[in-house]
Amino acid sequence: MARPRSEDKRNAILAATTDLVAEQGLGAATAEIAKRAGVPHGSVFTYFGTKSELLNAVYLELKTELINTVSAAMPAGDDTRLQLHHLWVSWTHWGASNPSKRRVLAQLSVSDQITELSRKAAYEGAGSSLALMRRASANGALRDAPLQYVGALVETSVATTTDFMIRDPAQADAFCKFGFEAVWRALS
Amino acid sequence: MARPRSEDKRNAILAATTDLVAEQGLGAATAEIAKRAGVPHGSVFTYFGTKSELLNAVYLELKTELINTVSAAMPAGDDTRLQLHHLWVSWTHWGASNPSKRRVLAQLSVSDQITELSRKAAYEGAGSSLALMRRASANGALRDAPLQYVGALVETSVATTTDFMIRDPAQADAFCKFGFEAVWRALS
Amino acid sequence: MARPRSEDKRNAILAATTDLVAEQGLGAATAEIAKRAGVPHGSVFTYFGTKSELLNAVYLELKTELINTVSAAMPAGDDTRLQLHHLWVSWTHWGASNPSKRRVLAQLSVSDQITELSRKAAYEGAGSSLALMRRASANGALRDAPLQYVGALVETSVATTTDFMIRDPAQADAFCKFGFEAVWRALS
Amino acid sequence: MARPRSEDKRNAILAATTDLVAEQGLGAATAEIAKRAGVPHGSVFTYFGTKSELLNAVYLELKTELINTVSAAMPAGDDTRLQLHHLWVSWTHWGASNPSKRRVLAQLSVSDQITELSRKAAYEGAGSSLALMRRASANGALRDAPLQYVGALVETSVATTTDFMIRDPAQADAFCKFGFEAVWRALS
DNA sequence: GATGAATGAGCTTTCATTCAT
DNA sequence: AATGAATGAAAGCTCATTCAT
Repeated sequence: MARPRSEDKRNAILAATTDLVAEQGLGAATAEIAKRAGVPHGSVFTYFGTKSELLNAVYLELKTELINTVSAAMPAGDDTRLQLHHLWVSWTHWGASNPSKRRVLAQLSVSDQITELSRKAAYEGAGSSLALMRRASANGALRDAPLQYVGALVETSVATTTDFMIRDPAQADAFCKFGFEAVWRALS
Repeated sequence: MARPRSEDKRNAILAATTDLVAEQGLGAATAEIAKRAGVPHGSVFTYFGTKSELLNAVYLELKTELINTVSAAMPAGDDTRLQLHHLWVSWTHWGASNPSKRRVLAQLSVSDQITELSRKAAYEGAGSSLALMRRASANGALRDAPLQYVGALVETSVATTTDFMIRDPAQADAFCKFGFEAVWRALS
Repeated sequence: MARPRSEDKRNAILAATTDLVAEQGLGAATAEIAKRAGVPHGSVFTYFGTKSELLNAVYLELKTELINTVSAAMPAGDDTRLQLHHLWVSWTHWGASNPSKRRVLAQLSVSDQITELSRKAAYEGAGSSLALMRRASANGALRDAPLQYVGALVETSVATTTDFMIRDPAQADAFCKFGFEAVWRALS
Repeated sequence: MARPRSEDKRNAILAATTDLVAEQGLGAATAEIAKRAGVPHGSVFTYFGTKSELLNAVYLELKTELINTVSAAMPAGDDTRLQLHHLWVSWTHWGASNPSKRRVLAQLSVSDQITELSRKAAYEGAGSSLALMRRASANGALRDAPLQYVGALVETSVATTTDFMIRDPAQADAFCKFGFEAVWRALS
């Protein structure tokens, strides 16, 4: 019967956190986040309990958004190279067009704030992408390597490529192409 | 400012910083670092001026140590694959046997504490390694990609591989081998 | 304000408060109390208005329970020593078997949360016990001392004795006996 | 060689803490304490580490002052009653003339902030007073009771008596006399 | 140069109470 | 009446840097 929690407020806090962490790093103050989100400081803790939980929520949200983007418009059929190309292009372009989000995800990934639970949830969400990587690498040098390792290699390659795309937008497409060819050869 | 008195103190501070940053992240307090190094708190600032300069010094020291390790015992001659293999193995093994240093380097690399100057100095120190990568990729998919991009791709592949080697030491050699084959194919 | 609906809820809140204050002191959060009582946070204020009123209610409830316990089975007749002994034994044993309640009462008694009104009400409820103490001290060193002072001396002696009984249960009966003899001599 | 810690500052913080805790209870804010002491907030933690350590230091200081007061001018010889009387009078008068300190000591004693270590140190400092109580009770009802229990009974009797002396200063001497007679009878 | 006390802005989190639903 | 989200003023404590000794 009481006032329900506001999805808008929750989203405003998540967005403000992404913004501020991109600008100031993980040390961004919760008070500042609240101000940016237009909510009272206390509300951050009503919605997320601790700063750490807030950061985990941001991590999962960004991962989910990324996964959805990459999955969208995935070509059907069995052309593995085409599909991996789609994954590569959509992934790198998501990062290049969302540099804040990309930066925050990078910071969170190496931080010790993200719990094993969050990492596992993110990993599981990426199931279909991983299955694609497995198909792509089924006959290559990594055919016997753990899928998680293959996924990690592709992910860091995406990250590196995205960085260069952001840094030198005029060559963004070239980097994207170089990266895909390199990764395709590494896997196939 | 006159030349600091004791090289020992300087090194003790650098080592303590590496230790503590590995344990607690970049937020490690300078007072704590001083205590771990067995020097007075004030000396940290006598020797390094600011915490930021201290972190840059750690970054350069670790990069230098890594470069020296990788350069040592490099096979002479013109067998590029053999040389790249040497680079790969010594690099990943350095990380796997120095997890603290590897962890600190990873944290510093993504942080905004490291100045462009430090990054450039590290890049230049890696000249011969980069030359080797250029040779290895001279006829492959990345032949027209900027050398810096090639280097970054190899570096993140090393980092990822090292993480898996540390996490699952029983399979360390397998990961090292998988990684090398993948990178070799990506380049050549 | 209309009469609150549920006596059960009221009692649940009082019991939860006793529990939590025993565990965490007077700083126990009302939200925590509500959770422990299994009622919504708001109900605490519906039933008690403020935290301070809640604490006063707990104080009075415990005092009342204590007085009832001590009065129960009081030997009739005019054997003052026997009656004081009954008071002493039932009082100390109530404390020893209800350490949480005893602890909370002690904390509330020295706090500045309890109003003069509550203290007065408690004092008046203890009328028959005080009358007994007056009889016991009618011919002793405290014959001319204010009854309230005599009561306070006995009360703190009970508290001290109870503490020792709780701390060393194997000697509980011995402490109870020592204390009674000492108090009897002080009064008579 | 660095600046030595200032005994004055330390004492100012202790005194300010006593003042404020007497006024506001143990919840007195460290920032407020610092302001009252005329030192920056941070200095409270330079000198005492945590609020809890500060409170323990206050406890020990007050206990020590009390013990010194009670020991001073203690009549020599073997007149136990005279000596106990001296103890009683100086103890109650210290409390009556230092109501703030007495109040703080009472609050600290029942709080859970005081460590076992502090309690033990205070207990040991009271050795000669306890020896006197043992002598006074050597042939009485408490002859076989643990000395610690006897001491606790006397202490709470002092506290109670002091309270009445403070509340009704015109009768202070009367309360002091009543209390002594009662305690003497309880022990002897 | 060496030392560690001094500093105060800034941090995350808690909380009693109110009030929209 | 019932509910729990909303609120913002504290709270204790940390910290890089300075500077008296």
